[in-house]
Amino acid sequence: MPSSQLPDRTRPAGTDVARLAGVSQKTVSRVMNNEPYVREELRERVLRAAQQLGYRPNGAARTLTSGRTGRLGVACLGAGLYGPTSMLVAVERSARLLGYATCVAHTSPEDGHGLVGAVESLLEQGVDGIVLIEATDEGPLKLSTNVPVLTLGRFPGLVAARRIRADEHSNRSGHTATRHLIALGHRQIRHVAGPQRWWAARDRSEGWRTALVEAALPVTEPIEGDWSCASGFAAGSLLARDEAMTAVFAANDDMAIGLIRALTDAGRRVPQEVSVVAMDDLPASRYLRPALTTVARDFDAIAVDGVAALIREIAEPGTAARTVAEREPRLIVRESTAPAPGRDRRPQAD
Amino acid sequence: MPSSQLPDRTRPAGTDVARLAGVSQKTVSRVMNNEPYVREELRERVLRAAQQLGYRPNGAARTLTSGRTGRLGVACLGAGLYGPTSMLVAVERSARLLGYATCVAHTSPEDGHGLVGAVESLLEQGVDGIVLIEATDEGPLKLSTNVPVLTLGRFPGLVAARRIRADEHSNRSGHTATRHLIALGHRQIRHVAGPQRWWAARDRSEGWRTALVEAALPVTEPIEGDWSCASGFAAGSLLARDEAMTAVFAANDDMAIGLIRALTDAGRRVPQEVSVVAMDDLPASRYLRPALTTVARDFDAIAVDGVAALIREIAEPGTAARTVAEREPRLIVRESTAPAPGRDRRPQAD
DNA sequence: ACCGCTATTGACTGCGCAGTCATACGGGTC
DNA sequence: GACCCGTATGACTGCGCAGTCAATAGCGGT
Repeated sequence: MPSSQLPDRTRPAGTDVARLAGVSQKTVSRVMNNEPYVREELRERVLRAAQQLGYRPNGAARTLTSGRTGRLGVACLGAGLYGPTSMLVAVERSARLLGYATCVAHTSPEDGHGLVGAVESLLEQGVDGIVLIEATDEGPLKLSTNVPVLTLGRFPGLVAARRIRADEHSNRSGHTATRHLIALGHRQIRHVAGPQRWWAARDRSEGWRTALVEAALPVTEPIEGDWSCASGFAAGSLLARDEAMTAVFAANDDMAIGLIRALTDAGRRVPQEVSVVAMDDLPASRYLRPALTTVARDFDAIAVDGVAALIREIAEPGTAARTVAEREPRLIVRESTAPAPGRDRRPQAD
Repeated sequence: MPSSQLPDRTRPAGTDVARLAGVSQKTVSRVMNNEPYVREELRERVLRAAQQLGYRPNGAARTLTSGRTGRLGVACLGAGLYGPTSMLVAVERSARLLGYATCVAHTSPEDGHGLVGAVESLLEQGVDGIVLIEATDEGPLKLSTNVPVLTLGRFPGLVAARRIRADEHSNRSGHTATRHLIALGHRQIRHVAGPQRWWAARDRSEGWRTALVEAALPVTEPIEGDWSCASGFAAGSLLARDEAMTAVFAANDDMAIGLIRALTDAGRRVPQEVSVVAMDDLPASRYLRPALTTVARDFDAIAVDGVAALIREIAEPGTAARTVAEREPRLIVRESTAPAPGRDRRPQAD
């Protein structure tokens, strides 16, 4: 009885419990897995023995025989950014409620650790399914695994044997945001873009561009930021000198915050002289001054639907929908946008 | 040769590679683990065969024999909050750079899934070490495992066999923030607290209270929020009616943002009439208007030191320091604090 | 020729579990 | 009484790897 002295000195195994309970290891296994065909009396005896020894089934062994790990792997770009992080949290919660644990691998192109590397390390750890959150353009990407993959957001160029798509509406967001500005009468609408390596950033830029073209408005060169407030501030310092411009679509709220600070520092009032619309709806956005007009995604709903489909695909291959959770992004109008100041060239018309 | 047709139909095993390369499974194992005593020629032959079959070592089997998983488990409270999330990201990165994968289990007392449950699920998954980020008061807490545990932040009442502590300075932060207000001449200093179930919140409140007592200033009842902007806004709506008060310490930046909005909505200017200091240093905080004076923690340094110690403890039990990364929190003075408006009762003195 | 050593390789084994199958029992059916 | 069936239990096995140890080869020194 090696484990009767120190609980967990070397973790007790099923056979230890079996011995203590006077049953076979297989019966212990049955009890731990809630299988039928165990007398109530034995079941209780086993549970008591397990409790006494501090027995915890060994996941590795279980995985080895059953082939299932009970784990989802999440590869997530953008360590710390609001969107990816919110999605990650929502995914973890959804998975946990469905009985799955979550392994995270942040990709960081700076560390030379791209999506492939992240996925590779997850597969090596062993996961039953993979969730991909956000992607940069790393060229065509073939995942050589039969593990089902859930992609949250667009992943052009990704090839995977068993793939489920969710939330591919990212280009609508930029379109929605920009149309709001157009509807307010703005004609000179600039764009502070996210890093164009990111598909999400490109899609938002594309939405902006499309909306302008549809409205026959001039398309100017976007200013590319890196999602950070600081880059938004830098962009704002440049944009403040564009006298004709009366509105800006920033690719996320953080950049909008920096942008607005720079604009107002330069004496251009928001929204009276310049309207700003962004994306993300940070928890803080509605409490800022001015409160941000922004486009929100419903991370929770997307994660819940996506993970549910992924886990269904794991449990019963081939039965899950290939595309889920195509939610429309939602425009939230607050204080940072206002009707365009007069249609003439001078933005000071207010 | 079951796996030669479809790569990964049933994942190829080491024996498949061995057969293809004309060596023993053990040699494949040696190659995959970079062990010595393999001729260069064979090594290459094995690698080529592995490549060809798409071979990936099976983590579960490796864990079963070696007893090590290469995985760290992180139990993290406060899904989505800036502090815990930043810490989580930093931990994951540190772990990855040291060759460890990361499993996350968010605890959510609302879901009835406390710290114990989170740790339990991590242990069942199998992890080599556990990282605890933030805690609520769940009473005395005994972790019955010999897996080493790294705690980031204070965890009173936690008992674990092998524990490493990092970043237990949380009470200094509130003290530092409050002393800044005192130094500016403020006498009536209110406090918007975090939820007192959280130790971090209690510690910040304690720091505030201590600083006031040391300066012989009146200690009023804190207003308890829940870390959210909304709760800060609610607190601000109340505090705006306190004419005597000239400064507020908010337990985090988010609440400060809501607080300031409410104060200024009520006509009390920040910082001219009311100074606000908070904690976290959100990326956005320095671009707000007013930019927030706040106290920052160095998540990265704490995570790097903590995880390094944890992994050292895993590799060579007993050799790691029991306490690391005791960094002093850093006060960052910006625009939301100013000298107290005249010492008389009327705050409009500016 | 022999020893002692290092370098190289493979056979064998066991980790802890769940799948498979055999066994045993009690109660109905023909 | 032979048979079948549902229930209940355990013996045995293999998952894929790394640890152990034996076997072999080569080399320099005695």
